[in-house]
Amino acid sequence: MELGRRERKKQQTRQAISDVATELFLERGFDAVTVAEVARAADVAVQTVFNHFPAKEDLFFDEQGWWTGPAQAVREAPAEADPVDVLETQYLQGTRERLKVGHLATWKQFVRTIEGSPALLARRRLTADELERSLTAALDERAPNHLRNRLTAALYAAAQKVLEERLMAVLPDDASPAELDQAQRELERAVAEVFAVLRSGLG
Amino acid sequence: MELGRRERKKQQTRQAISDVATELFLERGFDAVTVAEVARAADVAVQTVFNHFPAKEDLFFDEQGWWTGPAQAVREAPAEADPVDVLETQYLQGTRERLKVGHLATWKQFVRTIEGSPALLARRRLTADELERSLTAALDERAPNHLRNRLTAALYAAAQKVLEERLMAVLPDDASPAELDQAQRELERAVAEVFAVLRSGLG
DNA sequence: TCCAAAAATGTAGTGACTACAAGAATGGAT
DNA sequence: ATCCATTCTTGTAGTCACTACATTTTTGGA
Repeated sequence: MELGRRERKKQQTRQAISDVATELFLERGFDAVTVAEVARAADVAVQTVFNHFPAKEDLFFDEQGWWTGPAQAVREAPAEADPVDVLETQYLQGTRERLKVGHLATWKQFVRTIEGSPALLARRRLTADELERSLTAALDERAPNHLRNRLTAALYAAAQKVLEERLMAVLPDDASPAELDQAQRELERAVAEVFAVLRSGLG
Repeated sequence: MELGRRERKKQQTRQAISDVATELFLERGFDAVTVAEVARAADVAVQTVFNHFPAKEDLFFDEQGWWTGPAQAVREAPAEADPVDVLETQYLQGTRERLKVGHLATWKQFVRTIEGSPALLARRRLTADELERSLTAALDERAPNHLRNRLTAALYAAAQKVLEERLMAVLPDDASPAELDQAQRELERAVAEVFAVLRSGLG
């Protein structure tokens, strides 16, 4: 899958737009920055922005990934594994990733930007919905009880939402290593508690 | 709280706009009808529409109510009652209301219109979020365990979502009395099953 | 060096929504 | 009945995201 210069340049333009957009959004808030400003800052035409990104929100949510994780994890797990276990493991991994020192401040800034914008909040909800649908589909592949699977997916999404909130509430903006360690333990306790509820309900 | 003629006329205008808008939306789909068309059909200026309704979606979601029910039910319940019981009862009542013969067809048409419009779906998600927040607050008033309460509210919202989907899937468009009775039994079974999961998890 | 594909641009328009100023209806006081 | 202040309604102008489409520029290959 070698990319020619043409395709490379295209990706380069796309990346440049995405980068400058993200910077502006984090700095001044999503709603306070217009697409025209992004285009100007990236030195391209407004149309070019829309050639690469179907909507303004896509400029912000560019590094996709988290919404495919759960379904993928379920599909890759051995057939005899309990789905809730699989999902908990997968969630814990993601959480630990986010708590890596370098990523933490950036990540909090991202979330705060989302929470400051109705449009980004709406998009996040939409994505969560898609996650639910794909997770339901994955669960349906391994056991045919649709209502149960749909419920499992919905409860997982709910758990994730609650835990993300908790993560934001518990983490100080500038975490010293000691504080971060403390927060991490608190977090993992909350994860265990929430997933215990799911397991006990669905088990 | 007697209303003068002025206020009465205002409400009348508002109602006229809402009615004609709803009719157009149900007939042709939310996204296919412009606010300008609604204004023209109601014989008012576009500005007048926005004087009464902050956004286009508010023209559709006018009869508010369902998102305040759960929090209110929790607040009105005796202190020793189990929240999950209270919520299940409240949910069942709402479901039975919707299954009343006269309302059923109308209601399905409403939901189909929502499902046909990204904007209305987004608004429904937003409202569900608000329901979660208000339910969490109500639960916090009776017991101080915030994480647990937040989780309860989120799981309730998830349950509601799943059951609403089920309701749409199970109900035929033109239900004969016999079919409707059958569907109702199936529905109540699903409600019991889903809330059993919540109870077992949260108990 | 020339050509065809594709990327980038510019123009014009739609539709929701806001700000604001001006016009019309109304309730109450004289 | 008349006048005034309130407020409901209207019209104008503008912003912003987004689309359609025609045109220009860039690029890879013959």
